[in-house]
Amino acid sequence: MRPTARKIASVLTQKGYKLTAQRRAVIDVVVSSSEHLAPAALYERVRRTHPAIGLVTVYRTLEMLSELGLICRVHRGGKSRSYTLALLGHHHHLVCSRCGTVADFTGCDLEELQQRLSQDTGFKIEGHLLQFVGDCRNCQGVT
Amino acid sequence: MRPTARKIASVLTQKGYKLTAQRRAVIDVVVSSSEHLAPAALYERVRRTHPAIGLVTVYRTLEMLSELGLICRVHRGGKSRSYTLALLGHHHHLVCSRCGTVADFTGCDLEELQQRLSQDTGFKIEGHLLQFVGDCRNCQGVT
DNA sequence: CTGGTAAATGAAAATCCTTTTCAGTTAGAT
DNA sequence: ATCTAACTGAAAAGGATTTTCATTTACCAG
Ligand SMILES: [Zn+2]
Ligand SMILES: [Zn+2]
Ligand SMILES: [Zn+2]
Ligand SMILES: [Zn+2]
Repeated sequence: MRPTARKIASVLTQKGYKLTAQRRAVIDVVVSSSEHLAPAALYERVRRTHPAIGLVTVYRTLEMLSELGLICRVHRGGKSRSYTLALLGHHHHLVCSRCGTVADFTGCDLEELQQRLSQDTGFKIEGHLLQFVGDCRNCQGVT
Repeated sequence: MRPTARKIASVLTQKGYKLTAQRRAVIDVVVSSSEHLAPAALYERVRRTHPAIGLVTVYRTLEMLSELGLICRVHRGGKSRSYTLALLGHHHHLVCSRCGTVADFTGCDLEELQQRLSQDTGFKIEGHLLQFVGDCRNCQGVT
């Protein structure tokens, strides 16, 4: 089930972060939107209700939420990052290379491979990055 | 076995690319180094033997070699990209989050998952991005 | 309720990495 | 040797993110 803004706010205070109006505003937007949003896009939305907020603060808040595991990040090569609520627990993304639409999926099932690599290389593996790239239904057939 | 500079050069001419001194220089550096190099680092090395080369040309050459599948790219979050000789065919990377060391591995075995996702989402999947992140043997235990 | 204080903010500047532009150069075909 | 499209490099533009620093604010203690 979707975390509420309230729930997220309480995590912040528990961790010793201050609960500012700006952070609330960012959290509200994240919670109420289903898309993955780039910092700039999120900034635009937040400004509707909180016109004085700075883009820097949006960056900082996203960074913080991401470190707390409350939002997750989509990696897009050189292009800008984007974030969405981490509602699924551990999951990954399928990204449309044309329009940028993101679909989530769970069940990456990489533990076995991770084991093998750990043994073969001596790396202490801490995480993985998995993403599929392709054309979404809408973008197929479009030149 | 490692592709030679000569072999790579011949691929270029076969594909209709001109074989310039600059491209030769970039290829030589790529072939003779085992690390994954960022464009800027590669530029520095190339300059030792070819001081007049421009960073832009390094970027362009790397892009070209990458598209031909002759070198492969490591993805590093927001940070700069980096490349190394593509000796393994289809493979992925294990990246040390501290020093940046990269180990290659093959056998990602994602076809089944890819099938499933394709059916579930309607995406026409064209590729995947897989990378493990951790601490390499050397960096473990270092604060 | 007051402070007091460390944390947080925002504007601007600074960094970085990468791409674009464009005028001049050159590889390689004829 | 000539020709031309491909290639090059300097500089500028672009874009995203980070740093800096003076100002403001949340929240704990009193
Ligand atoms: Zn699409
Ligand atoms: Zn996973
Ligand atoms: Zn590789
Ligand atoms: Zn390391």
